[in-house]
Amino acid sequence: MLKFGGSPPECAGRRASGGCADCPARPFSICASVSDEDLGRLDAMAETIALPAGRILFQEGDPARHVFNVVSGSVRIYKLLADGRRQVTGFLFAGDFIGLGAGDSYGVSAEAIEASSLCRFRMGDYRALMAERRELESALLERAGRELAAAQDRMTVLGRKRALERLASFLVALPASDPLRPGLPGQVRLPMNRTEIADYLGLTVETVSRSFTQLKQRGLIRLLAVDLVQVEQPGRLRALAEGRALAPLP
Amino acid sequence: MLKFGGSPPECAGRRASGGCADCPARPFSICASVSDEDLGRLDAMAETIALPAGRILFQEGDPARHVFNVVSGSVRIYKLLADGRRQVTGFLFAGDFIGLGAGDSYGVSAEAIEASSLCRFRMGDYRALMAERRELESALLERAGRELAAAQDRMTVLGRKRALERLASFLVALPASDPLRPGLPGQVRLPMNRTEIADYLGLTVETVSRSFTQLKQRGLIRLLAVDLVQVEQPGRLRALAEGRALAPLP
DNA sequence: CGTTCTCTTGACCAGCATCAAAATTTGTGG
DNA sequence: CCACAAATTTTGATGCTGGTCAAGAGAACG
Repeated sequence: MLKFGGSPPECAGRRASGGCADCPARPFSICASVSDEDLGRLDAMAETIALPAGRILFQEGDPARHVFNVVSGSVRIYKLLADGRRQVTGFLFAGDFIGLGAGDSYGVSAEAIEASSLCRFRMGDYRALMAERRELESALLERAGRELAAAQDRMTVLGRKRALERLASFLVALPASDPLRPGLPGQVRLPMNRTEIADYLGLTVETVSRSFTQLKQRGLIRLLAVDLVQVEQPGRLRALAEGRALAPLP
Repeated sequence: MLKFGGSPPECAGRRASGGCADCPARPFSICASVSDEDLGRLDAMAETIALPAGRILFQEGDPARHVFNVVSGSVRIYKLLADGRRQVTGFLFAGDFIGLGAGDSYGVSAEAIEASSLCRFRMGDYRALMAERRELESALLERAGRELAAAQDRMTVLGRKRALERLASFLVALPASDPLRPGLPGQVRLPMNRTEIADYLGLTVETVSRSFTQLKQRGLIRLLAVDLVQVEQPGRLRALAEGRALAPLP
């Protein structure tokens, strides 16, 4: 499952480049709320870390010592049951914040999907900064609100939609979450593999694969590569995602 | 489904009793963060409304003109698919805040389960108050974090647990969410009916009913009434909820 | 006390999981 | 660049969990 065990050393430290001022993810992150002149404050605390694909960032139950911002790449967060069943609760991309729900310990595990870089803050610094810069707290609250709304959509997908509708929902929603790499219009990049999609949608790999095949047969999508989808009929795909369609093949 | 259509007039207006100072839900709500001397500020904006069972508070897509605090009773929030499939995304009790994820319009519908009273703030007042009393914003952010963590648990329930485990999870988690009415230890009060539980757990009424029967047959619970559960074996119930058990009947 | 709603139980069925294997892609070393 | 090995994806056959349809048992209400 892990592409690279747990071995390669973590490449962490101060940024070589200009820091927060020219962070590509800033416009999409909570840091966008910090004015240019206050950016030094952030820079002083931020620490950039680079993760290879498959690297575990932290695990459910670990003491929550840091919060993170995704700068580039993609991260998945998930929960495990005792017997290994896994629920991926989110895919995170550039600009996303990690650590919102955490109290003393993390409530989920986090792992890099592909080579990624993140910005890390010590929990104490983070709290102090929040107490000082209230625009940050507002930005975080707004983000939390959006995530809560998204979580309710996810519950509806997991609780009430059929396999085909789940995959359609996923393909419709995914592009909006990866602001740095929108790709060509109508194309959806899939950095995660089928197993991860399955664990995100509450299905098995086989069912996800069969659902991809069905979407192709219905002419709604085309697979340009195993990790690149061309959406052929956005309207019909969206209808499927919203539960407004489910007729047999013509 | 609706116990009382939409007819009886909404009983809204200033509180007859003392206001925020002696609000029974305050210790459990974000208002707990407001100091006693600042309470007048809250009082000036708050409007108490009483809802009969089944009354719809707002519907998904309605312009978000208010936020609410539940004072007593219970409320469900839910989303509907085009063909009527319903996902109940939360049951709310005294102290719970409604309106966190809302932007311009509500992302879910909200409806009273039983006769309930709520505290209502105009969206503008709410924003103004938040800008002024930052401890409120912090309290809200903390609450949002807890809700986000709960949402991830819900996703795991909906995506990866079997019917019996879902019901066990529900019975284990429910008491903690209703602070004003903890009931006797080991007892769980169920203000909502089987259909609502089903729509909360992503199941059908029949499956929920069969799962109750199974929990009884296994000796994990006893039904004192249709809406009152006696937990007989908390440990085994919790094990089931966490996916650490699923053996056939002895 | 009958009417109506809710809950429970039973019989049957379908969607998705499971088990198994083939096809395709990715990675590695010559 | 090619050949081989390993991993991922797809496809197929079969079975089980939970959904659907139907009817009976309890509660709630007038």
